[in-house]
Amino acid sequence: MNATTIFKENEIKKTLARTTILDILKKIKKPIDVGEIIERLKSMKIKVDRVTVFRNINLLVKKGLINKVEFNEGKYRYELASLPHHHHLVCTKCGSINDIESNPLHDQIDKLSKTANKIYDFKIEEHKIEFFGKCKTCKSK
Amino acid sequence: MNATTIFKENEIKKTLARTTILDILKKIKKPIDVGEIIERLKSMKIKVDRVTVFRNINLLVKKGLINKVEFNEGKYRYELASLPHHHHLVCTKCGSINDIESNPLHDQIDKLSKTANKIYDFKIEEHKIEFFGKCKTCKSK
DNA sequence: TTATATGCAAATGTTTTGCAGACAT
DNA sequence: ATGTCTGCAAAACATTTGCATATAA
Repeated sequence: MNATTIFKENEIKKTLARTTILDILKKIKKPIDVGEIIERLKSMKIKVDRVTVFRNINLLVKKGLINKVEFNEGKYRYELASLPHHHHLVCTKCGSINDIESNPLHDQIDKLSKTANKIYDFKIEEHKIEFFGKCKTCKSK
Repeated sequence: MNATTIFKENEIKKTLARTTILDILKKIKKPIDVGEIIERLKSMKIKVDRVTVFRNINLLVKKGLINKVEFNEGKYRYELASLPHHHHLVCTKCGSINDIESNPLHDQIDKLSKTANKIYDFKIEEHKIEFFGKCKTCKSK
């Protein structure tokens, strides 16, 4: 789906900043922070204020187009919401992030959701699972 | 185990601030942020600077006595490390936090760790699992 | 006594807010 | 034309650092 349609459907105006930010997230396919979004805008020679980036990502999160994630860094990262459901392998040494599917895990999570509902009377709507450890490169050092 | 022994074993000095912060976390048994720690110190008429609280929690984290957790709030929360292994049910409406055990989940996580190791050559050392949804009270509103 | 802990002030990093002017529709 | 978007300046938070003084062992 192209940007024009996406923005029209979500009733937000199409602007260069907005389109480019979404494009960057579409290309990178990994959770990146605002600093990295700005760097990429810069290298594309597109001048956008830091505040505008924040306002746009917040809007995109609200519209459900992107997701906000945290990896114990004291800041947020953002990634496209339309990516297939997955979790992350975060290297605690070099900071590299890899995606991992985990369908078997989700069968258990479904069961757990039912348990939570029964025992705690809590309705699970979302879950966040991140793994931390050492990536291929850092493991062998 | 009492504070004196804990601090001695970890080779850190026993101070009022340190002892009280650990006591607060022992009592509350839920992840709380630095703001709440300070409020509790205040209501106990114990005057401790915000910076001292940060320095102490960082030390306690480093010593493995407490754990740092995140719930998409843009800040950290801390809880006693000696609590039995568990995950959290975070209400996205009122912010209440409940613990949930999940032993069946961990069997799957063990399997997943092996898979990650094999396929991605990634060594999982830690994992973070949080559930978000609506608690009993908020569900019915 | 001596290394460590604390308080205060100041700095850093991330994210938000207010407001006037610019732009998309 | 009008409501929305943007840039700039300034503020709000969470967290950290430097340094002189105070305190635990």
